[in-house]
Amino acid sequence: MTEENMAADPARTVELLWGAKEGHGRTGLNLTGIVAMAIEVADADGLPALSMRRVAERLGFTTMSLYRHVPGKAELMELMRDTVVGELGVAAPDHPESEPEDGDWRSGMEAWARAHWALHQRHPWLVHTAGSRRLPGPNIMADYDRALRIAEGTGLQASEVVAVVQLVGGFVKTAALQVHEVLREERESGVSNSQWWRSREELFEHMRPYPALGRMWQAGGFDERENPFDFGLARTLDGVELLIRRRRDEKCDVNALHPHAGQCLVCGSEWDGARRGRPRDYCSRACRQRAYRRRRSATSASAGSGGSVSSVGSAF
Amino acid sequence: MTEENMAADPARTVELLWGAKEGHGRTGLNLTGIVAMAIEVADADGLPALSMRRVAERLGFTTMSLYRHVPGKAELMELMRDTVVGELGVAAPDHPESEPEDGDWRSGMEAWARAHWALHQRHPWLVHTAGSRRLPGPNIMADYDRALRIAEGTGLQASEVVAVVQLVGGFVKTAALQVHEVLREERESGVSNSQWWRSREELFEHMRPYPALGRMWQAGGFDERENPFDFGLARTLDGVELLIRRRRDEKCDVNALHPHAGQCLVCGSEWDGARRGRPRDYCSRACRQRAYRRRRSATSASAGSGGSVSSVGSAF
DNA sequence: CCCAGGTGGTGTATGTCGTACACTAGTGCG
DNA sequence: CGCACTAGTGTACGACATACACCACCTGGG
Repeated sequence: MTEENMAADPARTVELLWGAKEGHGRTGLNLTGIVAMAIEVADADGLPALSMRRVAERLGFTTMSLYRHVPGKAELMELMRDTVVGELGVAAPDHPESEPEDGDWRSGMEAWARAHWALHQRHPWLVHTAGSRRLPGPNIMADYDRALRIAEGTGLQASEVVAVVQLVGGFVKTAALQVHEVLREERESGVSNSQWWRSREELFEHMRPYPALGRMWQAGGFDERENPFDFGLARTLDGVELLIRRRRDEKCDVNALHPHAGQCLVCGSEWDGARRGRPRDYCSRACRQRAYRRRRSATSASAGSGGSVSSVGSAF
Repeated sequence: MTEENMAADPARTVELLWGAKEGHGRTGLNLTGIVAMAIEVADADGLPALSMRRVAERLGFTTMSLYRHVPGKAELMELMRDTVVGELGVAAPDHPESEPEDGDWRSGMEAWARAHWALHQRHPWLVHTAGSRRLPGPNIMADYDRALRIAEGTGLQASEVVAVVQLVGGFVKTAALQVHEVLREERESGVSNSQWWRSREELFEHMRPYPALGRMWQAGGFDERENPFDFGLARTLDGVELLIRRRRDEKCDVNALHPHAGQCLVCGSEWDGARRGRPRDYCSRACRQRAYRRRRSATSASAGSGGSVSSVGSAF
């Protein structure tokens, strides 16, 4: 009840994730074999069907034998995560000084998102392994670093780079979730999704008084859908692009467009020029808005502002 | 194994959701009381702690007594979903002819997203009730219809309106998921998140060879984070706005800005004007880009296009 | 040779869970 | 009175993770 899916001993988990994968050729059980079989089971029958019993049976051992090699199910799943992310083939960078990605950030980010999308196709259970304290293994770390390197190309601030990666990673996860719920239920019930919804006449009885729903229905909005992944990814990246452009305009504001002398109360940058009109406190409209938000969140320090979180490597 | 969390009898579920909530004043058990207590338990102790046993105990009845009123746990959770969405207070529209939302779509969409965000704060378990075949009850239906009415204000095509609602709803869900994982683990372990990560020195040993990670770390990208919800919502809505603008420019392009005579290979629209420069195949830059994407995706027709889904009312 | 100690696999037991099934007590109606 | 129906109960089953005691084997040291 207290530590639902949490690994009890993080140090041990780190050791398992980063330790030398001892493939010492024995015939009996070993860690990599257990992880591989667990992935196989989860791929085939879904995460809820993944149990220590099943994995052990498939391997021809008893349930408890697994516990000689892995401390528990939580740790096993961490290992599964890191292993499949390894399929992306992102090796650790050669040396710590390697430069940010070349090429434009957008195509890089799109490629990163699509690679993860494909990974989620192969391993649908990935979407159900969320958690802020998932310990990143070497593969997850390398992949996350790659994402950061790509996002650095936007030229945004560090906190924004992190937020961009989190946003895009989160989007991929959501899209995968939505698609896989459909596929899972089709597989489990044996009935196609459209078929299932068509036979819900008793529901459509109640749908009369909803105007927009009816309009969308008649206009075919539910028949020929946008591909939710392509559509959402395009919008998300567009949103990031707009932020970048706006930042450029902002600097432009400071230097040329709003030439009042002074110092911005938010970002501290200075500017000068002809003094006309009312003296201003902020270098740009964006900074004024930022100050407003800051004031606002300071007074109503509401629940779930999500501040002071410092997890690393959990973009997805 | 076959029907993990699926209601066995959809018709019965619809009846429960849409049926007259008989509050006939009896002293014993009734549906609304069970649902209310289940919500209370889930709010307090999380979804994994929600069991038929616990709900029954809290109500002072035996486990099996619940099954006289609700067919099973899956149906109970559908009822919980619809009940809490009812807190948003979106009544069913008065008559089927009611107009699309007035006001601009953006502030409406933002308000809708923030209302759902607040709802997810109150009921964190909502994020774990996904599924393409969740049967919408009256409250969910009313709320979804409202979202569609707002999104109609964008002037986009019907399929795009649906996709926008799905995108924004999915974003809220992801953001809530990310935040609540942090809060849950803090609550369960009694250790704050930043504290927990700080004591993972054995992990930071391995973090040396990742360049971008180090740069972000030094630049403070992990210390003072963007608020992931505000940041993501702004980017997502920006992305939608850009789509709208692009649609406008498209029409504009055809009629005035690019007056070369010809017919667009993508949208088929015609234009004419002074013939100067190289003859062009597309009416606008947007259409040229669209053609490029189409060519690109046609060659690498990857798995999981996710088409032909026709679920209704599952924006989140 | 014996024997201590480590390693790897096993068997049993505990406490969860959802829910099938058979049961009882109360109620209304002919 | 008998009958059917309803609401609540109790027991039981098979799933689950895993704690704990146990045993078979190997290795090295005396």
